[in-house]
Amino acid sequence: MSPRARAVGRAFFDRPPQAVAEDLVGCELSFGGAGGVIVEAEAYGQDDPASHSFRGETPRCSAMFGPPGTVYVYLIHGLHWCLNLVTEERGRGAAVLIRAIEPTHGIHAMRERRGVDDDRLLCAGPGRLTQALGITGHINGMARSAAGLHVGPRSTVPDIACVPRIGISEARELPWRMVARGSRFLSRPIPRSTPA
DNA sequence: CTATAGATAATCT
DNA sequence: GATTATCTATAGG
Repeated sequence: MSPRARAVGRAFFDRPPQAVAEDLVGCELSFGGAGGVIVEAEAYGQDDPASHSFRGETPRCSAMFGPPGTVYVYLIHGLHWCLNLVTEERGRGAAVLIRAIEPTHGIHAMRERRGVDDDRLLCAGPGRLTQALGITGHINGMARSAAGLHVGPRSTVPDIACVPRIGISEARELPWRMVARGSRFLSRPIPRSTPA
């Protein structure tokens, strides 16, 4: 089996979301023949006021309570889909939000779906990423394999920074946004107050 | 470069 | 009825 065909398995996801988010940076993500390298991911925990699972299981976030590796996709602000991967079985309700990837293949299809030419804006943000890959709520609650979502291992270990999360109003101070330092494909730059 | 407003609809209280 | 894990365009430094 070639390294490229290998997939990140269930044990990888059966860990706390912070560890999974950090280790996902640098991994390959693909769906429907398009994809790239994850450069930005955020952790959402069980006892985390910013997490959809914080107030328990509801119809929307029920996928967060599935087994590690389950796909959780939800609609935000009525128009953007956000892609998450469930982690830590014992945590029940923990997940990682995929916020940005560096496009590497299927770029033409992604440009068409996004209606944008600039590769830097193709997948730089959770809503942009799902639009580029053609991901919607139709894969919510599915296992990765059933969803056709492939997560592959790193080829190199990136330099990672842990900084505060984006777009939330609770628990802003927690540094659970993991980004590849120096990447030009982030949804937003690394705050300058972050030490090397 | 940063900051802000408006769009837009499901979800939860 | 309030809130929201966003995006785009636009205005200003």
